[in-house]
Amino acid sequence: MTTDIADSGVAAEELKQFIERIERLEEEKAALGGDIKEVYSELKGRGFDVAAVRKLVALRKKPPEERAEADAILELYMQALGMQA
Amino acid sequence: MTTDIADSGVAAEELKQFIERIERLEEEKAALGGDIKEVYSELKGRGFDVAAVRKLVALRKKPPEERAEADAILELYMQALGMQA
Amino acid sequence: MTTDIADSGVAAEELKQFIERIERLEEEKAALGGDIKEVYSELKGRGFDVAAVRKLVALRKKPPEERAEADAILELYMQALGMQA
Amino acid sequence: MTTDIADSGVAAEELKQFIERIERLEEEKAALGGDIKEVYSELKGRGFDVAAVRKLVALRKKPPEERAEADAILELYMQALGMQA
DNA sequence: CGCTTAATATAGCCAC
DNA sequence: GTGGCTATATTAAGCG
Repeated sequence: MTTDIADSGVAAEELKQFIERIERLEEEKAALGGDIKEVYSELKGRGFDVAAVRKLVALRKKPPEERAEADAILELYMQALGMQA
Repeated sequence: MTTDIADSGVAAEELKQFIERIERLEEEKAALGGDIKEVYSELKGRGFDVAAVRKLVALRKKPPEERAEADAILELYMQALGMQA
Repeated sequence: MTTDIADSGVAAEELKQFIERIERLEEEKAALGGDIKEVYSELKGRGFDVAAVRKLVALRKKPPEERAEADAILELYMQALGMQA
Repeated sequence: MTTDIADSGVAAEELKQFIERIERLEEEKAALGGDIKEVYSELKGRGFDVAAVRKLVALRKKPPEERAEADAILELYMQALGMQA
């Protein structure tokens, strides 16, 4: 493979194609990241709490049962330590 | 704002809209992440070194001049420490 | 400064000192990271839920009032979206 | 285990011990992080390029042979793409 | 399948 | 005070 690169340039072309595909995809991905950031900025401007919304979005990614169970364990541990739940 | 949520549900609707926009954008972003991963998997199957390609892609993100300057300082320091450049 | 490195080696020695200080500190820091990992491993072996303990430790870093307020906002938002709190 | 917590408080005490160990270790770890930051601040004040020194420290973490090999592959790929090495 | 390592999300920090 | 950057913590993937 590596010798192909030095020899004929065939693999070099293949590598170039791969990299261009990656770069195009990453560009689109970064653009979406920018869009998301904009939405947060906008909702912040509308008076919402950004950190809370982030947490909310994260919570919604997990099935409710899992979340409930994790919460239950956490509260149990907090009680064991005498922290207010 | 927060009282609006409790009172009328108007802000609740607005919040819902924001969150749905975010979730849709994140979905698309995750899909692109998957596509990128596939490309790496494919080029790996073709015999390329994934770590090297990742580094290469990262390098290409920075303008060549910057990279050259940063490298120059780094090499200077490396020489000062007696490391092979 | 940079010319000093090339010229006299004085700054080179200074740079070397700085780097050695950093590396020594990072070594100690990494060792503590390993110790922490061991504790988690140990408590896992004793039947505790690692994720929950991590969350608990993180929670304890923040003052209780802050935590309560953040929770209040989050629950408010969840109610606005009709999610079970 | 979890029933022990509710029942007798024995596991609660054990959990408390674990958490205190973790918190003590994290405190020391954070202190070292602060020390490292100070060193960077100091070398910056002495005219060194912080980003370059960070990169240098990172480089030194990897064995020279590995670094050389990785560089070789990277340069091969860069040549294949017609980038200046 | 656990475990180590890399990718991502988050939070703190600094400079502007 | 805000936006970018660094560092950390969490999460997912790949590997043995």
